[in-house]
Amino acid sequence: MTVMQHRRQISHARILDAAAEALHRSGYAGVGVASVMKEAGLTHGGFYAHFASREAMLAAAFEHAWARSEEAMRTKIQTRVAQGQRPLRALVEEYLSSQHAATLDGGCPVAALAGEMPRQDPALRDVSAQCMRKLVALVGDNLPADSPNGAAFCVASMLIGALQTARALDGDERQEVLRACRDSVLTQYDQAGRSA
Amino acid sequence: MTVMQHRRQISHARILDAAAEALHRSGYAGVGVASVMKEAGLTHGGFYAHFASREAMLAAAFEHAWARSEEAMRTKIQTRVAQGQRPLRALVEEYLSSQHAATLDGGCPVAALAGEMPRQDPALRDVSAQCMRKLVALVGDNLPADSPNGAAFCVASMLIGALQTARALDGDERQEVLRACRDSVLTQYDQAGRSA
DNA sequence: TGTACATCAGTGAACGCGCGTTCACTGATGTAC
DNA sequence: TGTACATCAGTGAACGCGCGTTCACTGATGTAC
Repeated sequence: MTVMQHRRQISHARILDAAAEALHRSGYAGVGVASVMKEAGLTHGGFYAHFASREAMLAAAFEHAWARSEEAMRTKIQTRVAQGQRPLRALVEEYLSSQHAATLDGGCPVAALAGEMPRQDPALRDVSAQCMRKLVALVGDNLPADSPNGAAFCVASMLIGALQTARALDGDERQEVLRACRDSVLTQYDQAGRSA
Repeated sequence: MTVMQHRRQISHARILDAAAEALHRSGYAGVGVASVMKEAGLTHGGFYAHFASREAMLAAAFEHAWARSEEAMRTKIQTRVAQGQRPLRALVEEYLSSQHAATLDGGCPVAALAGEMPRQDPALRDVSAQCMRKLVALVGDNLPADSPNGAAFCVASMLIGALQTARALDGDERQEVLRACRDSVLTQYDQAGRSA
């Protein structure tokens, strides 16, 4: 690879990182071409050498954000499982941790953006929906094998709703939401098949 | 009341209605002063005779949207209860109905905007959080009397998450999310105290 | 009751600003001979 | 190896546009006498 191609790749990655962070922090509407380029250490004029449009960047940034989030999540789950936790408990305690709720410019992009997905243009909505399905699949991978049909949808919905509800509130209320929702999911689904 | 005062009230109500609808359809960021005034049949210049700022309108519009939504929800629940349904089932079947999921410019504003609440300015965030608490209270009012602590938080989170997840998906997937989440909530909470 | 003035809801032009996008240009890197 | 030209990532000014907000004005309504 030539030096120029290498530099291009670095710039592209920086733009994607900046866009993914802005997406978390400000939502779809809050991601501006100029601010992303500035955050990436470039001037805004060069943007269209990297993406066809702002919307194309948003789609790529969402997938990038999801990929980073999923990798981090799976690693944390593996660590907990290696320590003897069951997979669903590991997922739920990570996803509904105080730390995840307190992080506004990082964490799961699906939870941060789910409510805005239906309002996006078709291409961006499709990418978003695909990431939503990937979150459901991640949940499914960590459910007990004999969970009922639709359990992954339920648990994913609960995780998204609980994180948003917690983030909309403060202090004790926030902690109470997280605790109650963790308990609720684990009570209902971590014991699946126990009595079977 | 004079004719002028009456006309002013009508205009004010029209602006609030238009803003509430725009809030649902486009999120906080998508509500513009000009478009709201046009929707209300007025010119944008007169806006500041009704609200101190765009943000003040958003706060008032959120409360207005919630009040309308809550009233509609309580009425529908009452109808179902009068027909013999238990309150929680009535709430869940209304909230997680296909119709509620299909309506983008109406329905519960808390579910539509929960994910964006943490990003708003303090005053608007406070109003939003207050409406979030009112949704939790509405859920609490329809839970069995001996539900565990935090049950209202859990069910409210589930309703919000399920509606958003359903709306982010289409067709069969959407219906499956709604069905699975309705069943999940009712299995866990509608039978509370049954074995006690 | 009639007239003259005050009030006030709403109008429409204007403001400064930041947006997404375009484009002529720069200067470093790559390539052909 | 050295030179001349081509390529290309990035720069920075400019565009048309819509935003939130301001303000002088209009014309209907209200009030004082």
